[in-house]
Order: sequence, then structure tokens, then C-alpha cells
Amino acid sequence: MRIYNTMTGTKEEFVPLKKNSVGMYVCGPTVYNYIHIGNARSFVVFDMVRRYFEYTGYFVKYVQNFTDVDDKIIKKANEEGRSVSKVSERFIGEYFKDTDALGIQRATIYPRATQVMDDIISFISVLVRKGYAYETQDGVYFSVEKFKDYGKLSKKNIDDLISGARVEVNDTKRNPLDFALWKLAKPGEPYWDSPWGKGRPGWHIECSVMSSKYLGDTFDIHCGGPDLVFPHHENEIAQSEAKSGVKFVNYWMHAGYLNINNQKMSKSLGNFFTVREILEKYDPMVVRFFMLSSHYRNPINFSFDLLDQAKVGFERIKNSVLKLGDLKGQAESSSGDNEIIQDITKEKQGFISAMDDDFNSAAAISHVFNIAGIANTRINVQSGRATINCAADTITELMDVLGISLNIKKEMLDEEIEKQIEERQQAREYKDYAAADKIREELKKQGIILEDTPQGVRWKRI
RNA sequence: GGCGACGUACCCAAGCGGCUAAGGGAGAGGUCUGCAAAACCUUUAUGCCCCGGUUCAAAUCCGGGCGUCGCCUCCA
Repeated sequence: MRIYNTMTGTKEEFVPLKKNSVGMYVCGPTVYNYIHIGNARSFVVFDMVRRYFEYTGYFVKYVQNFTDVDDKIIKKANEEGRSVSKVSERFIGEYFKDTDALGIQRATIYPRATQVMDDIISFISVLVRKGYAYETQDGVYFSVEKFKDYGKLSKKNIDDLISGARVEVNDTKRNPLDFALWKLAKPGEPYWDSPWGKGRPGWHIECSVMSSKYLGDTFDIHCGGPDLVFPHHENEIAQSEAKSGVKFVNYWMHAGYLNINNQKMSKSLGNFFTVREILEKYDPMVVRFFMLSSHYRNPINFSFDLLDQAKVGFERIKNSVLKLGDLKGQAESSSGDNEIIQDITKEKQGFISAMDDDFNSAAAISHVFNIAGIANTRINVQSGRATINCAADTITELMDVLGISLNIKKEMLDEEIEKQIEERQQAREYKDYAAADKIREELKKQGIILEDTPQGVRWKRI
């Protein structure tokens, strides 16, 4: 399996630290609002990575944090007249509603900044003791000049960054690039006791602390959104390697942006969608299918038009599985057609090699379409149950690897609807097509689509 | 100003030096059907932003343009 490593800028063969097991750390959300569709892309992508590892037999320890104390949460809490923990609790709940819908598996563990305060404090103490950090009147800062490899992930050097001159002026810092490890509390802000006074951790330190606490000083894969490369991940490396003296992470993975009209989503541009509002209109599996239809590192444009395109493609796959379900019930022979089964197996192998090559889900999906094509053109009642099952099971299995559920349940329709379908069939027999079409229209309004096939009437929900 | 990514058909999108440039959507024509839907068949890039170069061979490598976007500030 090959993985593109941001650190080296190349694809590398994945070699785990411990055989058959992977430690993954994913930077999670700051819980002050509903997550937006761009956040969702990252989480979907790394969930896909995790699922593929599991599919190929790895045990994955998946750690994702919640940043539950920070300036934005404090601001929100003040606006709403609530406590910080009330706000963060609430949006952690909302986070799970959205990500559960999107089929994102729960992490092995969800540490929170506020739950690891002691670890954070002792981590910072080590940095102070080793001379990497210094105290000022408003907190404790990490000295980037002390860490010789600073900038190695984002390929920046300290001098260029300073001459970039967009760094805020802060007299208390020795170098404008130095970042806060501990911020002393201003009146009205939440605080924890520390050797440096009452305060709260800076943003970057929590991830260094939590990842080492649960995965060790060196671990396999660290993931996050593209805008975390600098400064967040760069700072994590500095803190962690300064403290431990060993390599922090073996593979850095970053997703691509999700753009609107080719531009990064941002609140100031007003091109901002929450997952919640998208899911009011679209099947979460369509959203997921859309996101995985391009390679995870490429930027994707988001629009409802593109989502509609994805939806039709997704339905093509579902329809073929639906058809296979009907055939299964009618097939007389349990045998199989070896040639077809072999071709399906080839497509499955194509899927796997695509995924093995840096999780190329876009190429992988094309193989699923190819199996659907085989099902539509070459499989019929005579093909035998083994063939039919092979096609249906393979499609379902591969989509499941991507975390895309086809949601084809053998649910029962309620009696009233069954009766209407029955009535429509009667009407059709008497060639009363006006009546038949009327019933079909009415069912459509209730979200039931009827299709007359050679195998009889088939229904599906929109 | 520094650093980086990308530019493949009407749209989306694979492609990582070598078989006729995947796959999906949309359009057009047709088959099937009472109609519709689904599905199927045919059709849509002698060419991959442009110009040079390397090579027996380039969408793929190198150089130079043009264009788009991103990071350098909280941000997935």
C-alpha cells in the first residue's frame, strides 16, 4: 500500500510500526458550531482511509480529538450567556449527528483538551525545562528558533516567514513566530491552575499531548485538513520532537480543499454550507459518494449541480443491485457462470489496486461501475444464483469499504401502499391507463417510485 | 514578496514514460415499454492550456510562457 506523505512530497510504501496495526491521529473539530461541508470532506476522507486499512486486515487505533476550550468557543459562550462546557457539549452532540449520518465510524477514542490538562501541563513543563519554551507576562511560548527543523513539513523557513510580515506584532514574544503553549486567563475566561498561573492551553499543544498519550511518541499516521499543515502541524512537530527527541509521525496525510466556485469556503465570502443544511436536501450517502468520486488530495468544487450528477451515478449502482435482487429470487439454477464471475473478480482486484495506490477512491469507484455494467448487460435469470450473488455481494462489499451504504433494505411497504400498487396492476390489466398513471403519480408524491419491469413491478424510495 | 498545487471532451473525473486516453453525468439517435422509469445499443478528445526540449516512445519527464487556486493569520 502506498501513501502520499506530505513530509516528503512523495508516495511511499506504507510500513507500520507494529505489524498489522495502524495508529492514526486525526485533528478533530473545535466545537463551537455545526461542522461545515469542508470539515466533512476531511472526516469522510480519513474515515475511508481507516476503513480501507481495516478491510485489508489492519487493526486501526483511531484517535480524534475535540478542541473543547479555545477563543472561539469562549466567544460563542459569552454571546449566548452559557458556559464554555455547555457550548462544547452541545456541539459535540451535533457533530455526531452529522458524522453518523455521513457514515463516519466512531473513533477508538475521542480525547478532549479539558480532559488532559494534567498531561498538557507536564508536557509544557518538559519543554520549559529543556529550554524550548519561555515565560512572558501573558503566558508560555515555544521558541521556534530553538527547534532546528522548524518548517520541515510546510517547506518554509523562519526567515521567509518573518519577511512575509503578516505575523502579528506581539512584544512579549522573542520571535513573532513563537506560539503560545499556555495562555494566562483574562478576567472572565475559563482557567486551570498551572505552574505559570491560571490559564488555558494554546491550540497546538493539545494535539501533541493527546497523540503521544494514546499512540506513543512516534506513531504511524497523522491526518488533518490542508490548512492545518501550517502552522498547526508544523508546531505539533516542533513541540513533540523537542520534547521526545524522536520522530513524531511517519506519514502525514492531508486532504484537499472543498471549494465553492473554485474558491475556498469562508464565512467572509458568504459561501458557506453546514452539513446540516445539505443533509436536509440530499441523501448523506450521495454526499459521501460525491466526495469520494475524486481523489482525496485534489481540490473539489462543491455545488448542488455536481451533487445532482453524483446522485444519478450513485443511483445507477443502486439500480443494478436492485435488479440483481429481483433476479436472485427468480433464478432457477444455483450454479454460476465462471467467465462472468472471473470478470467481476478482475474488477474487484482493480478496485483494490486503485485503493492501494494512495487511496484512489475515484479510480476504485469506476470498477464498481464496471461491475454494475456487467450486471446490466450480461447477467439475467439464466445466469444462476452464484453469478447473481457474486455481482451483488461484490458491489455491496466494495461500496461498504468506501463507507457508502446502498440502503437496500427488504423493508415492507405498508398495506395501504401495497393495495394501491395492486389496484394499479388491475387498472393496467383493464387498460385503464389513466387510472394506473394517477396511482403512480400519487405514490410518487409519497416518495415511492414504481417501475414496470419484465420481472414485474419494482418499487423504490426516492 | 516567499513557498506550493493544479489546467484531460459540454460537465465531473482517472491517468505517475509504452496496448484503441478509464469511469460517471449531460446531449443526440435508436431498442424495449400502453406510457413513464430503469436498462441496453450507437454517437461526443488523431488529442490532454500554449511553445520548445529529452526519448525509439510524453497527457505523463525537463525548461519557458499563460491561466486558476491555495498557504505564509484563526480556519478542515
